[in-house]
Amino acid sequence: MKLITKNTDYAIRALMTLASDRDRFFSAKEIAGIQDIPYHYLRSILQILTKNALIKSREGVGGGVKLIASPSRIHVSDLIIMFQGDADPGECLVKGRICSNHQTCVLRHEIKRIERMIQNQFGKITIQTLLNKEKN
Amino acid sequence: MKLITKNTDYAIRALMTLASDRDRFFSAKEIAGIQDIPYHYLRSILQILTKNALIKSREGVGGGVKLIASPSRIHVSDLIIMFQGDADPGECLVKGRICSNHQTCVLRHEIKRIERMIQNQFGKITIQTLLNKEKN
DNA sequence: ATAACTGATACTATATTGGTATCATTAAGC
DNA sequence: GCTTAATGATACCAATATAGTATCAGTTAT
Ligand code: FES
Ligand code: FES
Repeated sequence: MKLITKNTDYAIRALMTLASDRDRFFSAKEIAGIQDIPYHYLRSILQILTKNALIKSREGVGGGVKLIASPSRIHVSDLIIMFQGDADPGECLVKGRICSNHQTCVLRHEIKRIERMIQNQFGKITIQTLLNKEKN
Repeated sequence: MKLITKNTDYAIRALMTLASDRDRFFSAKEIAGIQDIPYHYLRSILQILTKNALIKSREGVGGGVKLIASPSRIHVSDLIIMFQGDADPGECLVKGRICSNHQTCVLRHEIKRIERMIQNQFGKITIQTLLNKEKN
């Protein structure tokens, strides 16, 4: 049961690095080195974080990315949605098309309930709380 | 966030069909028809359920499979483990190998906690409870 | 001018999941 | 006994999702 994919994981770790010094720019190369993340892959992830305004970038020499959102306002649940998409829309299909009892299906109901519970749990975890726990 | 894969889903539904008449044998063909599951795929699923002693099979004309476990003792969590494997052992890797802070990693800790919570939730759902809810 | 960066985008590789096919074996019923 | 309807075992293929790579254009500090 893969709750978090690599890109989400990498995003979290990159953000934690950025949160360690909120005022300066880190280059993708630097973050990749610190966190041991494949450079090109990380770059694509940072671009998504930039588009979502969690970080801002500066091009050219001495450039890189810098945190702009508050670490306590970046919830892991947001990152999951950002990188893994909101809980699959179709879900519980029969041979590609939606099955007849789609609306009433009890199993589906239970799954949806548990999914909400999971999102709720991940919503309580922020970059800040992760950093706090790390220090102990 | 795919909590349940198709094979688990199909297994659940096949078991619900079998639970509707515990005394007789249903052929794979019959179940496939009722639940609209691809025949050959269902067959491979039924073989796994047989090996795990949730159902028993009879070969030859008039054969098929029949429920032997009690519907109230078949937990969805068991089926998830059976078809999707116990929560990935490696998890949270860095470039294939296990990262240095694997033991202490706080994110990993949180994920493990949530995974346990999910298994606990699915542990409360049985074939019987699904059947009960269906009747309402 | 050069070097160190990001933006945009396309591409490839790998893994997982979902599904198909085949042949051997078993058992019922005529 | 022969036929037919079933499962056992197993190998294979297809589709999808995830992970990772590569390239080139544009930007900026020195
Ligand atoms: S069987 Fe289709 S929604 Fe559950
Ligand atoms: S970063 Fe490797 S276990 Fe979390």
